[in-house]
Amino acid sequence: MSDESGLSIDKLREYLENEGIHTSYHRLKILEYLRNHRTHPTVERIHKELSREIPTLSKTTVYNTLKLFVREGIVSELTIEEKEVRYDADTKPHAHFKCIECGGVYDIALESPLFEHEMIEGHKIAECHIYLKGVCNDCSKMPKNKRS
Amino acid sequence: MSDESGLSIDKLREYLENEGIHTSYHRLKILEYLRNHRTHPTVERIHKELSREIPTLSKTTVYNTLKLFVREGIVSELTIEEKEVRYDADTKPHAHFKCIECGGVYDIALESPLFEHEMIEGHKIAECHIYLKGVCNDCSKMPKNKRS
DNA sequence: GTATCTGCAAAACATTTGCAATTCT
DNA sequence: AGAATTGCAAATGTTTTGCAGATAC
Repeated sequence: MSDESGLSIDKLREYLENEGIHTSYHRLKILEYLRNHRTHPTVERIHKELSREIPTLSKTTVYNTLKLFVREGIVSELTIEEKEVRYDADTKPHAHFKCIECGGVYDIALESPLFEHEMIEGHKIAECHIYLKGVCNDCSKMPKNKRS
Repeated sequence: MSDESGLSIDKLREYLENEGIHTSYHRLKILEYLRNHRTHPTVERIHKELSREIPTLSKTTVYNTLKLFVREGIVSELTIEEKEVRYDADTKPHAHFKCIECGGVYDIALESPLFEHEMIEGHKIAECHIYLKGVCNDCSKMPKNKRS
């Protein structure tokens, strides 16, 4: 849940430029946030958190930037949620688990032949999303008081 | 894509009553539509199609009814789409494929150990959704003209 | 100085809610 | 009558869009 585990801003800038994406302070901070907070945050959360550091950041910019990142393939969208889209800076194939108690979304490391398939029943596969739902480890233990 | 392949209205009524769900003409028609059109329709589509036969049907009732069916476990929600929720009367485990050309959503019969798992990394699994995206058989063949 | 990036305000949708009217038994 | 169902209209919440102002190279 803490900070400072990802690449430096300079490394991120280099990375974006290699991907052919113009850099800007806002874009770098949004990418940095995604890299450092692997909780699959919503636009709302990203905006709220970054606003404390960048008070002028608008939600529109968060939307624009995430859309750009998705288009460029460096971020992926999760639709495990019915209402809001969540974002994930990890584009390597893995599954996601959503806890129906606390609402958290966790990565699940998973070796599945599904991720390898290129063709199923005559359809060309480009993406594979695996969404699991249930009660997470933490919520199973404590009788659903704390947390949220 | 055609009609008349499902159960009769009387069978559906019996089915709903067995599930402990009060029946009504609207509810029966909505369930019938879902059973006969396995295209994972949105609320919009269900409402539009049924309105031709039942001009007084309101979208609110479609929402209410689908929500009821989901709560009672006889219909499941697909969030493969970013924008709209889709509904599926088939609650047996299977995967879904969405064509990024024509937008159609197809069932994929799939034997996956994922559907059997009850526990992964300490989390209790209640539901498993597998969403694939790519270009469907039909769209691969014809150079993306017709269809929609 | 021209491209791009940003952000406000308004618009566009999907979905939910409150409540009154209707229907069913 | 009494309980459940229905549907309108308004509210909500997320995402998109148009456009003007700011910023960067």
